Amino acid sequence: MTTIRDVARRAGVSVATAARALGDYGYTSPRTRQRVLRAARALDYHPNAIARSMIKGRTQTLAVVVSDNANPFFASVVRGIEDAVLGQGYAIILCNADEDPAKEALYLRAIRQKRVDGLVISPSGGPGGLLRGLMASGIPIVQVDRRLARLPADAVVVDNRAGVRAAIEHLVRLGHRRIGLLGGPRRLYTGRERLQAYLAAMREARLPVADGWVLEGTFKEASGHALVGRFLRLRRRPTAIVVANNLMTIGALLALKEAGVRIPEEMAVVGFDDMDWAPILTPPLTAIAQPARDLGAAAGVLLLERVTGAFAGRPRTVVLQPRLVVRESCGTRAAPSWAYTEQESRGPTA
Amino acid sequence: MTTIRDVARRAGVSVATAARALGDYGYTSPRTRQRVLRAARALDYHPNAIARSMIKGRTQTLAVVVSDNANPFFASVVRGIEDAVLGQGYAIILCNADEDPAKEALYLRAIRQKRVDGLVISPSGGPGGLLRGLMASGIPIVQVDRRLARLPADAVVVDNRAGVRAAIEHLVRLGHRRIGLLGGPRRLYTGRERLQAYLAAMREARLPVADGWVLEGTFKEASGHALVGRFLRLRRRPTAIVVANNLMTIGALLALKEAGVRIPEEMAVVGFDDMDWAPILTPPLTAIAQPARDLGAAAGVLLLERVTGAFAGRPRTVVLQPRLVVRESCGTRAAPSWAYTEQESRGPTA
DNA sequence: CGCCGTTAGGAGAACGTTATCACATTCCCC
DNA sequence: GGGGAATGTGATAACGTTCTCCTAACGGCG
Repeated sequence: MTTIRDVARRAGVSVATAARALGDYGYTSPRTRQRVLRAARALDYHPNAIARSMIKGRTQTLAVVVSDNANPFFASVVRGIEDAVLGQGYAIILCNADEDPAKEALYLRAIRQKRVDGLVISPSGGPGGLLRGLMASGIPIVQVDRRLARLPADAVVVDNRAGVRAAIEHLVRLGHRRIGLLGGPRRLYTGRERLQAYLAAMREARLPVADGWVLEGTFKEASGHALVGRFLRLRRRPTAIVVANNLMTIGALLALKEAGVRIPEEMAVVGFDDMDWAPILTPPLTAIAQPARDLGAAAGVLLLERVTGAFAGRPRTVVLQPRLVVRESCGTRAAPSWAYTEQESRGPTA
Repeated sequence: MTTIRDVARRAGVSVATAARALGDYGYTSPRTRQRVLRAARALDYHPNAIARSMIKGRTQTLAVVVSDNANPFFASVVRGIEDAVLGQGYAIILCNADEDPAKEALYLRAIRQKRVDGLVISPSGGPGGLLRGLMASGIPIVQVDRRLARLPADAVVVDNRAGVRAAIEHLVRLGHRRIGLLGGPRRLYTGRERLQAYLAAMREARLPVADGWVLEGTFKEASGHALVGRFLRLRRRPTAIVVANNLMTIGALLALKEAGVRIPEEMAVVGFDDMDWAPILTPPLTAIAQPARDLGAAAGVLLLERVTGAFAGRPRTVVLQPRLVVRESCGTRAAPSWAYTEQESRGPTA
């Protein structure tokens, strides 16, 4: 590997001069500058970023920790982060923690040793001791999608409450009163948040939540697939379900299809997180669209402000609004007749 | 940031001794070892990987260049790579080149400066001069999904020919004789490969390829959406189309839905690349499943062998087999009657 | 008692860059 | 023509590790 020393030698100058010419600082006469540049080109010189990091104390590298990059939601978030930081010359180290504290810890240790300039993380839960340690060591952290209870770091999240509320209001407007939730792990921020939003929205709508209408899944496809059966076996089964994330929605829809349950006639479905393929389903899926890419981009911007020192105040929280994309999986706008054929504890006018 | 120097001081030993104790090499008495370890813990010492890289000439970091991590196929590939290398202690720098040579070049330059230990790339095309430069500088490269014509580097690809052939044979078996291709950019390896496979398979099946039956898209959803119209406006339109990647399949299906074209009665569809959501479509989508994650994992393994020096022979090529997942978007197994109502140039027995 | 092998630990060079300081020139102005 | 600023360049010290040499103490053995 050719070093600046080789370049200097070939240009007939000292290392210091070569560095000035290449680094574009200090005095250099145009003539020597040219000579150095020519030599560098001739030798195909590429400065060693490791050595530079050593000296500058900055690596121009950011780390991103998500649970799984193969989940389209996180893939988009990562993409958004990258878009935001590429222009400023930062590269991204991608870490998939799989909601596994051990794996997350492993990655955080590596991240710390690599002296990354900053970190965007969608924390899996846990006490966050390692994150606190990272912060103490001076590495700025931005949380995305999820946040830890008492971690004094910036955060970019989506307004889960508003999203779930919009979905439930939509269902209610269409005449649904028996609405179930296929939720996520309570261990995770998004799982908890969406569950509480569901409970609050149901309360607001003065709708009862019967036993078995709230299920706790794993945010994975298999769990959506497995749990739908429980809804179907219920004596008083919900006429509509809200599924708390994209993967579980796939599983749930598959299970409903296998069971021959018609959507929305026998079961209305609204998914959290809109996907490319939502419109091509039959019926097209009504979904709570999360601005995943913007989420990432915002996180990237906040992080950059910290990294460059442009901002050094107290932790900030950015809340992005989701958007209910109404398609056809909850029924037509007019309230379906069947919704009123059964006696509910409260009539429509109550 | 605490350094090994601080640890040594606190333990009352020299830097050399501290290094031996922490690095687990050379002689150290159990007692001093304990003292050093305790000091390191007390000071929350995390070795500086930058400095270590400097000395060792290895960064324990790999780079991955794909066109777009937000495309589920590449997201899975990346995931596969990560799975393969995490165990060996390597981190991954993710680069989205967007098929943009300038962006790719930008990243390759950064990668080179960062002295990454190896590179997995899904090359966008172009002359590959930069890649050759990287190789010349001693960085092992593995190509994945796509490959450059004359680049002497390992490659892991899918058997595109076999995949397309299986799809077309399947269609033929179901009675289709007018089969179109919604292809990808000829500029890209996969685009070319799948086009040629289509042509070869049609020739083998002794089926004609009429004007307008072969379209060149961009591998993006919008292009699938836009181009389907061309098929539909054709006087002699195909009864079946093969769509050359996942994103274009979504666009195509959406356009067909909007146009009210029934699948498979009016148009059979088989997509390249199976997706999670393929089974929940109506009808469920028949697709050529690519082992995306395995593709990545294999690339990771090959790269690791190069990086560690376990293998140093001539460039290898791993070809993974795709699998046709038959669902219902091409019609039932029994040849549909309508397929024979029109006169073809060649009868079924010819 | 001297020699040698073993055990333990320290000094210091190296990795490749950046950046500070010092040292020359040259030039200008009073 | 001399002092001082402006201009150009070189020497060299960092940055934090790793690792090769050295040195020293000690015990065993001839």
